[in-house]
Amino acid sequence: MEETTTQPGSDHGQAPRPSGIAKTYHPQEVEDKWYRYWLENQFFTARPNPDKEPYTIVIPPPNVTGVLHMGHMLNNTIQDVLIRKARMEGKEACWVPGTDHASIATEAKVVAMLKEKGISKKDLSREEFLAYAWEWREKYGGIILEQLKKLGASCDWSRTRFTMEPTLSAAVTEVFVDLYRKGLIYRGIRMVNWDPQGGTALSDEEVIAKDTMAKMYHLRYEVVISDEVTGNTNVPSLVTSSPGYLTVATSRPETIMADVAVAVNPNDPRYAHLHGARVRIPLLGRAIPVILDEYVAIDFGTGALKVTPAHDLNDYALGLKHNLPVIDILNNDGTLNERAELYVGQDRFAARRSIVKDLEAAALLDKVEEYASVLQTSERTGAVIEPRLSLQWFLKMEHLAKPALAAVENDEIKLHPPKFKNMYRVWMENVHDWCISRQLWWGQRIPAYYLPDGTFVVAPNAKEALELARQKSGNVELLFTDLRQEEDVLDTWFSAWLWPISVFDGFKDPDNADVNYFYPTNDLVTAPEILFFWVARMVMAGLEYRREVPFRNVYLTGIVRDDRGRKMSKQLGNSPDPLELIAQYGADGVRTGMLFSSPAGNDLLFDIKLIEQGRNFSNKIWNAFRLVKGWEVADLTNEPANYVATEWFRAKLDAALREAEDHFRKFRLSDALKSIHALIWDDFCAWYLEIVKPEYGQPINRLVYEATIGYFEQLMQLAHPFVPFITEEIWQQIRERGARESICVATFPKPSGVSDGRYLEGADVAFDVVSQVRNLRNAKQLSPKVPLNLSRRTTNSVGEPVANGLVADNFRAITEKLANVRITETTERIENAVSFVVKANEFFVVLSEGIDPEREIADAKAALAYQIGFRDSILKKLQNEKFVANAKPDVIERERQKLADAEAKIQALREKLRSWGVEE
RNA sequence: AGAACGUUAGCUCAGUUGGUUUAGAGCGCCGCCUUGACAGGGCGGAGGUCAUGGGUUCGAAUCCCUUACGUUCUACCA
Repeated sequence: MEETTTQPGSDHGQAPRPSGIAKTYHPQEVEDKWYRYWLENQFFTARPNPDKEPYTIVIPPPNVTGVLHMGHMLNNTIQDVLIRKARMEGKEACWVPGTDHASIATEAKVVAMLKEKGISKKDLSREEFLAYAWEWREKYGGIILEQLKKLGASCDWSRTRFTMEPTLSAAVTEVFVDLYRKGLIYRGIRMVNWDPQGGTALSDEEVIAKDTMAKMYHLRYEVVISDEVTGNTNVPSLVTSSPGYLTVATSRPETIMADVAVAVNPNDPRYAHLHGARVRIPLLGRAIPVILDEYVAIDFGTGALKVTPAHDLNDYALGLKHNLPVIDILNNDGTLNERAELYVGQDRFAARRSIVKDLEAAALLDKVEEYASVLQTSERTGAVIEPRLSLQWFLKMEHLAKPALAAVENDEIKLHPPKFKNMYRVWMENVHDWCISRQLWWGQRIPAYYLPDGTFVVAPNAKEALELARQKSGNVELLFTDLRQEEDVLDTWFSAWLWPISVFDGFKDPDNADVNYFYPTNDLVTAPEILFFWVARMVMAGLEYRREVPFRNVYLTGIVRDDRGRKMSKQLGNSPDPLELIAQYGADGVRTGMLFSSPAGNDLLFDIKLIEQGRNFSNKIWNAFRLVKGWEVADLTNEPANYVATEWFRAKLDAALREAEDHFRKFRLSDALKSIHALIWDDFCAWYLEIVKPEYGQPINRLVYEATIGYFEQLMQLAHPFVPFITEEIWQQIRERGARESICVATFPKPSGVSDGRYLEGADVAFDVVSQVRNLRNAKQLSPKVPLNLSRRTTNSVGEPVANGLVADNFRAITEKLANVRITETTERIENAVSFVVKANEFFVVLSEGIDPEREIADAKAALAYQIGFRDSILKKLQNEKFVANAKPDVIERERQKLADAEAKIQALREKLRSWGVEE
């Protein structure tokens, strides 16, 4: 094996004989070698080049903590196909790799790592913690990029970026300051999504709603006679009478200590007597007012709603409206604080269990019922989100969203598949301000500096901040030490949204050659899940900072699921290890397998069978190569079969190239791959090579050999974006190559435009005849090695000549070779022979062992019935005046042709039956 | 709760402005074939009233409506 694969840049010398080439393809021995060769020769590096059209993709930066999963495999295979094709088309193809710093995930990993070492984050200073985090990142941060190389990703690695490296961080700071100065960033107390596990606020997009069965607890609030509490005597005396309790339904009994009112609908007759009354919080005993608000749904729960402004968004609004106080009973980590009075220090869920027990004991729990509810959880930590009032930084979205929506609406940016346009619009029209602050250390620290008086200034650095602070306070004596920088960092997406610009240093140096040349990028390939998180925001940033959209096309991939349709996840353990797959099936095999079943935007049901098919494709190519390389070449006179075969394949290749190009243009990569796969496997290997293949031990005509090598080469170039490794291996062996040549930078094939389409029709007929003969052999148990005589009848029953189905004998020799028959002509039917009909031609094979008349008759009858049904359906159309009047001329012409074919076939079949003595 | 998308062979999917056959592919299944490129292969075959009911049209898998089921997204009913 070793000696039969090439060494990059080496002299390959004589073509090896097939006996010297392994029977099966071993990708492991080939892939690393070529990847190294590509890197050494810098085929993937891109530099601004005024003579070339740029083609740019920025990678969706994988999480720096991540390892490669099947989603990455799909996503990056698609990107690599696009970028390799563009490179071969002579564009300056630039694929920028990198990672993002993933604040929450990374910080969590570092905290966990420290915990194992017995170190608590609380005991570390910010600087100390960050030192550990960087150390961690140095160690593990590059793993995923190394894994991408195994997949064959042709990124320009010299451009690898990281969202937290100095230049990109500076861009984040610069943008923050700019947006602040434009009045688009503000700080305020809002109800935010709080992740108690991560200890930070999240944006709306980082919250995942999960359907769950929850419990609804019906609690008894003791009704208090109003005048007892307030001296108000206007309350109807009714209230003083029993039942004495107001039942309130809640899913969160542990928050009753934060209750400030109970609300009922003023139109609810059940509670008319409670207007103006007060109730006591169970267990706690504190009296709170009953308020009236039409917001309360009469038919939900008990129609009485406890109001807890600190822990529920709606309650907060209700509280504002009714001027109610806010009692926050929770700590950052989700435990209860002193204001709760009860269960202090317990976690919210533990407190829930405790209070339910106590309520039950006090007979204040009416009942518990199950109901379907929605749980808000953290995208990163999975913790149940706590709506929480807190002081955060926000980015106003309205100004940014408007042009970003327009860009997609007017197709300046196209989403593939286009169904995502709707989704995009709905989100953009309903977008809320973006909470951009995170209570973490790993990330870009917000460049706001607090003065001793609590006010703040925003500036790109401490020096400017000090100047501003001095101006603002009028105190020129202020020192650096008087300023305190904001502790919070920015959302990771606040750096990721700048990615297409920042990777080209477009903020540091807005007029640099790279950004001017490579921006806007061309295509973005990513998952629909981050359409809003990331894609929409990149569009905003692009328009705001470059006045140009960041990309033209967004290809949304599907989700990789297992064969049962479940999302792949670590918990389920249903995800194969991508590197293991590559080791087993080769990167080419895995790439092909992934793309076989992945139309844009549709989920991919992963099946190892697909990967096997991918591997088999490589093996097929490999063996076709073994065959061709094993031929001995000689100067022979041309044979008609081979001449026609080469002309036919030229036409076939042209047609396939046009088809593939159409698929590529529409981002139907799976379809493009399938048509290339069929071209290579069926048309090239199964038909073409079988035609031109010389008899065992015989040499091949030099002209045919050259044509075949030429086709092989073109096929490799065509397939290269999908299967880069094996195509390089073969491309290098198929001809002598120079030291720095590579298929990576060879030409992507284009239709020649000089092929003759009539060869395609001829092949259809000839291959049909071949199939019929094979079928016949199969039915009669005749070996393919036994030559047969095949007679073609040239006239019909009245002696008229019929059109030659083999297209003026162009394909006669081919048919003879493939079917192992000798074709003769006859004007008469041949008795006692099996026969079949192709187009208007009846073919006969005389068999020594005789034939089965019943079988012959049955087959002919079935064929006749089909043809008559078919003919009648066409006749119906053609006899319909409205069809003839309304249909396009070419449609009618096609129908006429179909009719003529069917009529001829019917006639031939009828004659066949008649000869067997069967009249219909 | 609303919306979007989907429902075609046992499975996964094509079917691209309605007319390219009475609907295709791959996998799976069945039969036959092993020295000669490849069993990770070759040849052949079976298998579908295009979810449902209606409508538009000369003509519908394709356009419109209904129902059912599924997936996803959005949504503050405790």
